[in-house]
Amino acid sequence: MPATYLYLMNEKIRVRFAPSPTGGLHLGGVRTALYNYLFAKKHGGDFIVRIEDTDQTRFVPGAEQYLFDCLEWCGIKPDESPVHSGDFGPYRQSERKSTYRTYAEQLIENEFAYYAFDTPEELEKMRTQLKTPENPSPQYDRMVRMQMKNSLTLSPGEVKSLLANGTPHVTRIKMPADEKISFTDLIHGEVSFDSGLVDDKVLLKADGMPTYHLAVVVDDHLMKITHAFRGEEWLSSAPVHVMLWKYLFGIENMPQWAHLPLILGPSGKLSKRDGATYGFPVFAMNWTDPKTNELVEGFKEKGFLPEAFINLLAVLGWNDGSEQEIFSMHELVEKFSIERVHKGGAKFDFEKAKWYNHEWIKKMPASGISTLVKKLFELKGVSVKDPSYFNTVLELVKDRCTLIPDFYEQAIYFFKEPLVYDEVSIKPKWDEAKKDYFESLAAILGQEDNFNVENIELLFKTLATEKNIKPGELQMILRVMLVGSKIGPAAFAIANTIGKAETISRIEKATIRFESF
RNA sequence: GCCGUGUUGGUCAACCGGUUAAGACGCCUCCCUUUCACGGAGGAAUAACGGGUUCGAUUCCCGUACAUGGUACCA
Repeated sequence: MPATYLYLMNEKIRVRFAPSPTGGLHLGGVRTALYNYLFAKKHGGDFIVRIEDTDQTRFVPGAEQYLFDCLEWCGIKPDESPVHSGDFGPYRQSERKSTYRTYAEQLIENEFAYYAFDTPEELEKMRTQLKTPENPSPQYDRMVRMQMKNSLTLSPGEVKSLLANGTPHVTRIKMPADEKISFTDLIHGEVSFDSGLVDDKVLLKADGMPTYHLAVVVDDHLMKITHAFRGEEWLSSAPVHVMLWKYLFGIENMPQWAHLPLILGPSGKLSKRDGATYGFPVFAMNWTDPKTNELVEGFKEKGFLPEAFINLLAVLGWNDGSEQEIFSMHELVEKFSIERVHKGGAKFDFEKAKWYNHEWIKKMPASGISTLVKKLFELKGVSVKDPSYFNTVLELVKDRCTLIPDFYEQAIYFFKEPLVYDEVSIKPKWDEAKKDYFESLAAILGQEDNFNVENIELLFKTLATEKNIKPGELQMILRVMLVGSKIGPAAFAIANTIGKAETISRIEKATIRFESF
């Protein structure tokens, strides 16, 4: 595919992420934001967040703030937005209401649009009357517009008086009868439509607010957007936008479009509310619906690292052509290219998502995750006092944690002595000889002034040889004594980490307990 | 129904006319470890179907099927 955007390189790249604040931010939305951001940063351009809140009936309190929280967590920083000042504001469409009307009027003057006075009931009537098995959803298009109540069918005088009386009305685009509308999509290549098959979309609603169609075009123009990336669900309405550009600002000034493939769930499309049923999150962060109070879990709260989250999202539908899978945000900015984005939708695989998180946890230095894990521990009532001890522990158990909450099970024994022991593993191995061994071991360790991994191991094995017991059998028992179960890093490393006194105490307590098994 | 878009293993995917069709996740086997992991070595598993074009198609074109989006005064 031709790199058609290259000729625009002398102009500053400006992209926008234009969400509508109606609820949680799901995977696809974050990825759209991410691709916009990566593209902008790669080309030294600006990343703008514009709030598309033109539907007042769908206003959800808190949704906008939530959106910015998600972007921040992901490390996607807007250059301009309602909360990041810029020269092209306001960045909320509801606050730009008056500007859209001007353009709608201009379209009407040039006969590219018309007023329509049909009431919702009349529209409904038209749809039911024209509905047939072959045409289950009739459109308000060139075939029917001449039978409706609008400025095309009404006399100028009637229109004037309806308008003067304040009759509720909308403005509709007048799609041409027979025109091939095509454009080059950065991902799909040339895409074309027959104008006669596109309906007369509403541009300005009765409440004076623009619809998405008018608003994107006007705002993209006013905000000097050079590249417009959005989900593929918008592809079908692209011809409307193309026509609007042609009528209003000139087709040659239209941004380069890229329609991103959809992210699918296990059984088809990924819908917002199915988070619970899939068994994995669909939102970036926890979202509580203010009306129902229903909480939908997010990736953040599930225990994902933002680095992993954006990594896995970036490569869901894109790759750099190499075999690299782990990318930092910095690398993504460097390597991202919109042409390498897939055309086809991708099914989201939670197993693979977890793998990315696991990789990132392993890769991350303890200091990079300590804050998160500390929070987890404190939530569970375990206070973390010594940061350096904590980091040592994290380094020791990192490899076995896939999600942040895993750290609790994997590291709790470094902070609390075990309360329950793996009885099934101990019972068959425990006898008088072992009891004697561990009693001696506790005594010997108590006399060791140089308590370190090597010495513990040496004393442990020397004593085993003296007592003529295979060290292997003893190691498992020691582990259970220290941990409670058969998990964790090398037993000697655990002993060394928790320290001499604690190690001896745990051996002594366990010896007593094991006697009762 | 109509319109748009898409279709390489179970999933993510490389390839962009000539390959034994990479790699990753997951799964299985083995090694390491008398724990759980990490790690290492193997294995099973793929071009939706039918026509063209071509010396040669997974790659290009056309159908069909399937999937997905749209068909709102929602975005």
